[in-house]
Amino acid sequence: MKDNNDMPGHLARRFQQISVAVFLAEVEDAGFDLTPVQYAALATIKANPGLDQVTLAGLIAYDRTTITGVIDRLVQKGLAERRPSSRDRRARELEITDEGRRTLRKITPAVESAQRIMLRGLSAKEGEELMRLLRKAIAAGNELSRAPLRDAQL
Amino acid sequence: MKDNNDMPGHLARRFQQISVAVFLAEVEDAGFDLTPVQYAALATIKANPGLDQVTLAGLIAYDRTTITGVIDRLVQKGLAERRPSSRDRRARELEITDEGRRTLRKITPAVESAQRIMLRGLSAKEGEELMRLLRKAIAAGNELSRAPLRDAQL
DNA sequence: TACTGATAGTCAGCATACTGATCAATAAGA
DNA sequence: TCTTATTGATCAGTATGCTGACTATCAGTA
Repeated sequence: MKDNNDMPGHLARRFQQISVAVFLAEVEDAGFDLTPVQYAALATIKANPGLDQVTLAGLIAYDRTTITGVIDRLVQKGLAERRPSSRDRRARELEITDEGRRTLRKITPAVESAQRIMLRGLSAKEGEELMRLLRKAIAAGNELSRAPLRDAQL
Repeated sequence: MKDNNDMPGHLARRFQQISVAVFLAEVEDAGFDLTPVQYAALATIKANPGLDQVTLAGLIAYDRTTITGVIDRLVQKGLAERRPSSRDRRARELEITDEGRRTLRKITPAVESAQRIMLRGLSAKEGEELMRLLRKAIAAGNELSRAPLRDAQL
């Protein structure tokens, strides 16, 4: 009988479960209310001002139908803006607000602390190796999910 | 600027995303309709007949509020049964049905195939190392999520 | 230019996950 | 034994994620 602990899928789920819990706890301790998904979206909007939702989805490997709700909540919190694109009337251009910029800046230490805590059982070398192996497995499986990672077309 | 690819949390999410997609695709190809979560729950019920929902949750590290819905769906599909415990009138005892047993048996090749596909970018040695590091990181962070892994109290 | 196919965004519906609350029942203590 | 704390299960509410469908728009082509 194969144990759960021999199933990469089970280990993936568990590691992700812990990493989300750690992220939320650190961010809340810092006095903010932002999910990992919202953080990644906001940071990516800041790094790519004016990008549309499909491009954003590709850059962080979210499904496009998930993005809609995430942006809704960022807009509702006053951290991002969504406005119609002038070049393509189907598309919406995304911008970070000053409030969003402030939040990102203040929240960064908590986010970095969370990344350390997730790996606290591993040595520095092991942590690097884990990330390398995850990147490699992810690269090989990129096209297998509905929401693969995509470079921006600029 | 720290890249997403340097964030273990982001890599965890992405690996989990791919592993769920692979699992569902393999299982559907085999002609079944069972999620990773439902599979883990069903296999654990089979291995521990008559266990209650809290024990099940602990064995696979699910939140107890999530288990309710998962069992609902297993029962609705005729794969498991939920009946009041004779020893503790608060608790429900879980049993796998014959249909559930049959499903588990027939679905196993697809599940194992899925585990291989998730790691297809890695050598056998790298796959082992990835699982070892995940297990180690998970063990250190076990208590950090609301749904830690727990041994059965038997 | 009219048609066809592809694309951006949204929506309904379903399945995890979590927070925090509630209810019933049990266990532990004074 | 009476009281109190704890526990098993569920529920309401919220946030990912996905499938599949739909509208509006755009792009390529006959």
